[in-house]
Amino acid sequence: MIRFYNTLTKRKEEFIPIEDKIVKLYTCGPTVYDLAHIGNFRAYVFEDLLHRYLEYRGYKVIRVMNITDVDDKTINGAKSQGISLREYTDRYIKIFLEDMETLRLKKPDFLPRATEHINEMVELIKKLLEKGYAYYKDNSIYFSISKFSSYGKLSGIDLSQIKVGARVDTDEYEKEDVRDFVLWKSAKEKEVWWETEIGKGRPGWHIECSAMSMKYLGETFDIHTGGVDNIFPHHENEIAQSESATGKKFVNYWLHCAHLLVNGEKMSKSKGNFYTLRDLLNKGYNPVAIRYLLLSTHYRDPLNFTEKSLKQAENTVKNYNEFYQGLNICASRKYNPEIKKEIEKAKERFIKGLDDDLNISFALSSIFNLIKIVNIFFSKGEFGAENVKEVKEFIEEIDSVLCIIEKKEEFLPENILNLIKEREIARNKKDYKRADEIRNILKEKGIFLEDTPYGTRWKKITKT
RNA sequence: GGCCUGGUAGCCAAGCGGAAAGGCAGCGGUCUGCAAAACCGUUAUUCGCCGGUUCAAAUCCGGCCCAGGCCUCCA
Repeated sequence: MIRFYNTLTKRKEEFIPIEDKIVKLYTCGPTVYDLAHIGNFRAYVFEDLLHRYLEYRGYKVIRVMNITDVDDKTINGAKSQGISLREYTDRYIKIFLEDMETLRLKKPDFLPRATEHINEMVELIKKLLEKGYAYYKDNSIYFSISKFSSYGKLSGIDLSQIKVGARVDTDEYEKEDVRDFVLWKSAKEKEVWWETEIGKGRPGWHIECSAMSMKYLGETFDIHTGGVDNIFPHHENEIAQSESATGKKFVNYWLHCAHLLVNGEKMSKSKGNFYTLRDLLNKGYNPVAIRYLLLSTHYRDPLNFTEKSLKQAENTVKNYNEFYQGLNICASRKYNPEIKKEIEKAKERFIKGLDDDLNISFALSSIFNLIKIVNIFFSKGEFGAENVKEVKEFIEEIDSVLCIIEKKEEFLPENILNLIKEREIARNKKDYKRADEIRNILKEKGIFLEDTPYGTRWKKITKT
């Protein structure tokens, strides 16, 4: 039984999808005005874990990730560079997709761009106007939150507590109630706008997610995710406009991931303490270690990112891969049935952990325990050829979720194998000079040899 | 000011009422031609602080301190 902490109900709940074995998942994506930083990627890695784990548990996942390609930041960015909005956002979308691949993030089934769904948004706004939830003011259209009685149910915000006027209202548009939010912004000079049935203008921020999620997933769907900072106002507003338009519940489970801190502080440009993925790659860090680091802390806990912890993650990933790469030697002719039992136990705990609101730490500990047990059996000479295979298969199976192993060619070419044999003979003759020579030759080729009491084991290592 | 998280070894991090998981790093040892790996032992008598409830609390309750988030840009 999978359980998730649902922001809507503020407790862990059993996950039951609307349709058996199918999960409709909407994950808030990037605003493509700049490079995403690792704080953003923390959210995307969390969403990737969710996506992959649901598939591992046998669900067919239909996932949407929106791309916000029209808002103040993208418009200003394009303007300042003197290029079209499309040209500007295309560039950052391309980079984003490359970064996703670098972090081994599974591609969502749909990556809809806001600018390609203006019609859907217009239809939705029309419906809100017809039903009286929205109103015009100076050619812009606003959502009237006083018409939606359960406004605040997601964030738990108490509207009477909002300090009206405490902040400088930077919105240049007039609205009836300062707490209302804009659905459609009237066209301004030198800005992008669309000629539509509801007027000349461009969409507000929240409407795209409602329009696109409902287009691809239906009026009610299973899971919606994002960072905690999206709870209010973004997701609160999505609920208000979607449920007002359809009269149906919008989303069953809301999952939000906590923020990433850098050296214990919030990331900010003024402090200069934020990293993009590319910053870290340029410093020589292994992208898989970045993935592992972002993955290995529970998504609802704040994650304090430091280069020290990234180095630790690199070591963990390296050790883990060396264990996996070394699975090519057996210590016994006999099959050891205990290993199969240990694998089953590890698998059970892996699932138990992740079923419980994606408790990754618990799940990972089961894997590391298994590794230790396998090593013990190996050193006791109780690890047969079939055992090698079953351990390897298990590590590969769970890697559909974790994605941290380096899959390399399983076999070595004939000439390499012959060299290893030659070295064995040399060692038996105590010709250590030749033996070390061969080990060095192979090391140059990225093949690392380890002598064990049961023969020589090889590992394909990534040169650093 | 209101609301919400988190504070567990050198670092990261589970556990959330009944003998302190796991990872990284360090130290000592075993094995080894040398490497490397692995294994064993060791590193928190104690879980931010102070009270309370209980036979029993890191876990529940109250107060306090610290860090972070949200309160219409934000993953």
